[in-house]
Amino acid sequence: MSMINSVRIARALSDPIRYKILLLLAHSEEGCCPVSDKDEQRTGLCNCELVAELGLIQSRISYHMKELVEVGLVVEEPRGKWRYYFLNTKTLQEYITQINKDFALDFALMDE
Amino acid sequence: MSMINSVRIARALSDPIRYKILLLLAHSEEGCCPVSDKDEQRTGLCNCELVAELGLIQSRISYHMKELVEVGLVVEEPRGKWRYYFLNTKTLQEYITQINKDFALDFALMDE
DNA sequence: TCCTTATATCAAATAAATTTGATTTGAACG
DNA sequence: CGTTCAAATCAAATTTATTTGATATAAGGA
Repeated sequence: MSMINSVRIARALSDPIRYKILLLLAHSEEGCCPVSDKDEQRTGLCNCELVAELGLIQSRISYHMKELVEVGLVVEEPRGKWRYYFLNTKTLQEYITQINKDFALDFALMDE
Repeated sequence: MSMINSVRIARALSDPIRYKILLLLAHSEEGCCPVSDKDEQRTGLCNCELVAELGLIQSRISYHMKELVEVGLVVEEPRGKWRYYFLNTKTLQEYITQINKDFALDFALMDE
């Protein structure tokens, strides 16, 4: 990940609503809509839950989800009528790794 | 560091000019202006070097430096006529630690 | 003190991001 | 097909951030 990418991720993280959405995705338990087997390990939410949880109008959430998807922090998966969103921790890891390198911090990724 | 702080740091990092300033501070060698002994270990730059390096007008750099100082990413130290800026890696470390916790990543700070 | 130089601050202009409400698209299902 | 519901898109309004040039402040040295 380049500096350009780090700046883009930082921008995505710099809005409190988006940060909160990511937190919700990260800490979601089983959601309202059925999740298929292969996704058991991922943490995700149906859009309808985000609308309920955040109490914002639909188009506003849609705007922020698009921002998050565009920078790769969130992966979306249409399931019939609904749309599921998953946190993409890989992008966050790359972001942290880049900052770590850029500023000579001393973080290391455990295991892997 | 709370979510609110993480968002503020992310905002500060989300501008390419500010990110570049932080990179310059992180990788500065001995600068144009004398650095006192007690600061040998810190990496810093005189403002005049930033102006030269970035090729931007003074008030613009001043604006961005203020943003960086306000969120604690940069510490400033007036030395006579000049002003020195130092990267505050502690704030970056706290930021990364917070993201690490918030999103259950697996980074750890080596030593310390 | 007066002059020079470094930096901050200010107001105005511009640009970018966000919010809103309305409309469209697209899938499921009768 | 036509209806329903989820979500995207759009244009307009609003808010926030950035940039600029001008001026003010503040320190150092003649």
